[in-house]
Amino acid sequence: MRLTSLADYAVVMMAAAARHGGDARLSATMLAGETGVPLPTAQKLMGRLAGAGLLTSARGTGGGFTLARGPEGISLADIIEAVEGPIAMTNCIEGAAHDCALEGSCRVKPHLNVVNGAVRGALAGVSLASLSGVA
Amino acid sequence: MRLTSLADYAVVMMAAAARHGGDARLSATMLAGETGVPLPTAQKLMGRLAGAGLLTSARGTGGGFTLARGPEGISLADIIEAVEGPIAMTNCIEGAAHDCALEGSCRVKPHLNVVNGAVRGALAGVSLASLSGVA
DNA sequence: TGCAAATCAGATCGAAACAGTCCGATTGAG
DNA sequence: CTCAATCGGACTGTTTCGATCTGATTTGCA
Repeated sequence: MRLTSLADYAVVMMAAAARHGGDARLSATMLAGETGVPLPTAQKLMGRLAGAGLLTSARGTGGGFTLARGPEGISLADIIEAVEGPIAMTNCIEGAAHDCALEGSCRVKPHLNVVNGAVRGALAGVSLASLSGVA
Repeated sequence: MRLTSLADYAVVMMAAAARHGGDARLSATMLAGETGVPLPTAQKLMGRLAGAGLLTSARGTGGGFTLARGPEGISLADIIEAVEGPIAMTNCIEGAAHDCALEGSCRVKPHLNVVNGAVRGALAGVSLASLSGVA
């Protein structure tokens, strides 16, 4: 019931990126220096966020990253899912994986689906704009 | 953003225990057989739940476990905290641990406190009674 | 046109926590 | 008094996480 350090770092870095304005050039080196995240880890995170479609990447000397959408269109759930994978409290929720020993007589599962939706809603309701203080 | 298998098992076992009535004798062996959780793991879980005060334990031949409170007074948050430790999304929330590199200029932290409260509230609002179907 | 600096991207390695198992301590029954 | 049944804590293997290092790609400049 705790998000990993990687996801934590990602949230902080995305908030820092949002404070730089929507169309600024953002290198992993710069953001690492601002946030205190170790540079190699920051590189790995930026790459994963770009792969998830939250950032657009440009290679080369003048390259860097840019926010793919506006800060209002990126939620906490988006960032967490990009780094940690889909938000599912139990492994009997996310699609096909059904290795639970109960698997049908489980009377708890339907209730957990409701709880999972509530948690995910709480995370999806927080936008990057509100986190960074940028309108 | 996912609870561990141990916590998942604990929820299922507690729900099964609630269905047996509030004052029934519950051995780890019996609950393991009902829920499909491996017996040694079930023993470990029951011990941890008892240590957290959710169950009262009795040793010896006729011993076993009993729900410490009524099923209405036990929430999902209680069970998860008993197994996984305190519910805190980031390590900068739970009390004394302050090893974040930002530590003061972090503009994200206050917002995360709000989010953390929302998630915890969603979990604390679900009682064991509603999970097990027992009124 | 060729070189070089800067940047992203993938692969690799070590460490911590998790999940599971086993054995000892304690209690009640026969 | 002996034995069986149960809880309690300690141990080990495995998986995932976290961090680091090296290679591929692009632009700017001489």
